[in-house]
Amino acid sequence: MGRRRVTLADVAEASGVSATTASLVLSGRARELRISEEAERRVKATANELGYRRNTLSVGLRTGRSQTIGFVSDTVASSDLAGGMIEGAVEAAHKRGFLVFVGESGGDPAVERALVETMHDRRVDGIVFAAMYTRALALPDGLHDGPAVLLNATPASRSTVHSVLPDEVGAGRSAAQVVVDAGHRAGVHLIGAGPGLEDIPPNSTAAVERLVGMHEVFQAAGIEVVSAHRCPKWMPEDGYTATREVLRRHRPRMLVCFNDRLAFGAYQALAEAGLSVPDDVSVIGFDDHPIASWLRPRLTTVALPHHDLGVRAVEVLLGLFERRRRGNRTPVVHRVPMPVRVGGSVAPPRAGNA
Amino acid sequence: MGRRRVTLADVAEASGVSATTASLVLSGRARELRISEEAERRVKATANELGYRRNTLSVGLRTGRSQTIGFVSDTVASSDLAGGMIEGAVEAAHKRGFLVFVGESGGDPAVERALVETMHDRRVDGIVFAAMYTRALALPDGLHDGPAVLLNATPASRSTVHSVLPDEVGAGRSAAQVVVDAGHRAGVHLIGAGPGLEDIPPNSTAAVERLVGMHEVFQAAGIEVVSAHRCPKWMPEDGYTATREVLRRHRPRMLVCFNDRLAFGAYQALAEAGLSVPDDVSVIGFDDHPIASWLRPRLTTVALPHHDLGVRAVEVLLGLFERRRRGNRTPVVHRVPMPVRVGGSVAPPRAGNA
DNA sequence: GTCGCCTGCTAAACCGTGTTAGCTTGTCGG
DNA sequence: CCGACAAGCTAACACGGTTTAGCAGGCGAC
Repeated sequence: MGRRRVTLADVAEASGVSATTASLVLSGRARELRISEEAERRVKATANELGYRRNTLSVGLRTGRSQTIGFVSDTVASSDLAGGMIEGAVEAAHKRGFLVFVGESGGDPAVERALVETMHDRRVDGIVFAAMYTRALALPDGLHDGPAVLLNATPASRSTVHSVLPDEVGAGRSAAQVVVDAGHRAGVHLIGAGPGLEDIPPNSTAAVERLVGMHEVFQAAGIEVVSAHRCPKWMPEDGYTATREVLRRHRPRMLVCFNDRLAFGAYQALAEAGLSVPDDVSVIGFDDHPIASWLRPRLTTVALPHHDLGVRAVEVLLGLFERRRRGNRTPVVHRVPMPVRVGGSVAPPRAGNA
Repeated sequence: MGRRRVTLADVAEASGVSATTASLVLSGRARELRISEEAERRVKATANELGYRRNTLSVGLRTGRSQTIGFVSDTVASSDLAGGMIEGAVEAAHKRGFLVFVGESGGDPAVERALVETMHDRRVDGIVFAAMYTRALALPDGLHDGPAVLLNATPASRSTVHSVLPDEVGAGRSAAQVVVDAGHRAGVHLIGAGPGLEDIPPNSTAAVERLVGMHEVFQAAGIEVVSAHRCPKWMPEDGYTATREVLRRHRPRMLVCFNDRLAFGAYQALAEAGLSVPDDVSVIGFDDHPIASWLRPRLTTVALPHHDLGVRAVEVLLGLFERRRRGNRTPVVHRVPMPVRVGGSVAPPRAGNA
């Protein structure tokens, strides 16, 4: 502890060459700039021996590239499900030799701006700007000072920033297809949103898109949704209440819940009513929240691929570094597929009492 | 976009002073080094006007301090509950002008070492080394090259590193006290660990310490635990199985579950058996996992203060920077209290059938 | 008058690397 | 014998700040 770190000059001196030569060798440009194999070998050996490590700060100062990216979110880290996005981003970055600054704004625009600025002060090569749940975001000034990618969000106003989003329409289709494939044609109810595209929680693009996908498939199969319940929040409590509401008036066969927490609430209401999943009522959810695998029976759900989203965002961002200058001015929306996780909560309707 | 950033030299020139003077003013050392108020005012004004921002890289290169800390964990970000630690750390750091590098090792020692090294390459001022669940960790070489704090972990071998841990013994006491205060004296069962201090999942210091605290209070109150079930993993499935086991042989009044997921499993088993919480059986858990507030009735639990743990770790680390040199060689263990979150799952035992 | 001290400021070195321009030496053609 | 050229290397500067040493001028004391 405390001993001065080995510097490039130390390596150069110890191997009897100039700092220039050592630099060229250690940044892999020896061949290209005609350094003898003998010298190259010697430099590498001493560097290794002395335990030399490049000072990334000084490299960054000189080259303008810091091998660092920023990850700014409203409240991803704390959320119980979206942490996977950070993990994916950090992992993908590390794989390419990048380190990630993580910042949380709590949704405060002033903090957002401060984070973006202080990251640029540290010369991050780019920034991933993420939202906990999919929605339209106002982009802070300063985000455009460097490469940036939106994760789980779209720009509120016109912008040239690329974005990475879950394929919610496809998810809606997938969920509906599970319902159709199980043979359900009647007794289908929606918990969380619908029936119209405007009956959604505020700003929830996910709700709209899932509805669009579902309608598409239901219509093709000739299925008419019996009832739909918009819930202002998508928590277990809301799913519980909405399901009780359904049970008061109907005899449902299939509940499509707009997320797994709603489905959890539905399970509770169904259990209270003495109904069995999936024998009496089938249930499907969205997100693949941890809770889905803890329910009995395991909930069938369409997964939000948080890890993949994080990975993808970083890959798009790193791709931007290389494609820079080639005036790529049109914003691209990258959709990450949402896979179905099959549990035991969906069964064919019981014969005779549909 | 694309315009060169404003540099210190620009500010100096525009305000008609030397770079030295500008530097002194902008780093707040003007008074101490006798710069006239007039000059100070002028420099500050032009800096503001030009939108000057310090290049943190170059400051770091010169001073050796980067206003940056590293957060290395096995798998905190992805875990569904411990993300709060990152959030707390990031927040506390930001409040003091620090940014946080987040790295995840997945438990791989090689990755751990690589992360610590690459963070030191970027001249982090210190590192928080965190574990998802409390346990003894082997510290990677290189961690001692700078200030470091262990979070949610203790060093496996002798070390001078400070650590920040939840007060698990106190949590055990608190849980037991809730039981005692509710009036329970009989029919108490443990789900997850015990009865002996060796009947625990591998490496789970949390289990041991919670047991110690509980025993202490139970003994003082003259309570004897009827049965205890060690579960290798603490997942809902395990809680479900263990509770069914209990119900086969006993008529429990109070289930103390070693975490909330076990308690969730217990709820499922109790519901299946037609028993009501808390009228027939009281339940208490640990962690304050999101699931606790979704259960019906809400689970009473002793919270793992993830956010506070993250905050505390960073505060201890930052404190180290100042206390440096004053040979503080003895490792300190900081305990963060675990508060009780009262739900509706604990009630006095029903008269007559104890 | 001169010595020392204080005020207000600056020139220059420095942090550790990347990069440009150019130097030496040897070979070869004419 | 001279010039052109290639191979192999290096001196010096740049990046954007901080820090050390010291300078010019005014002022009071002796």
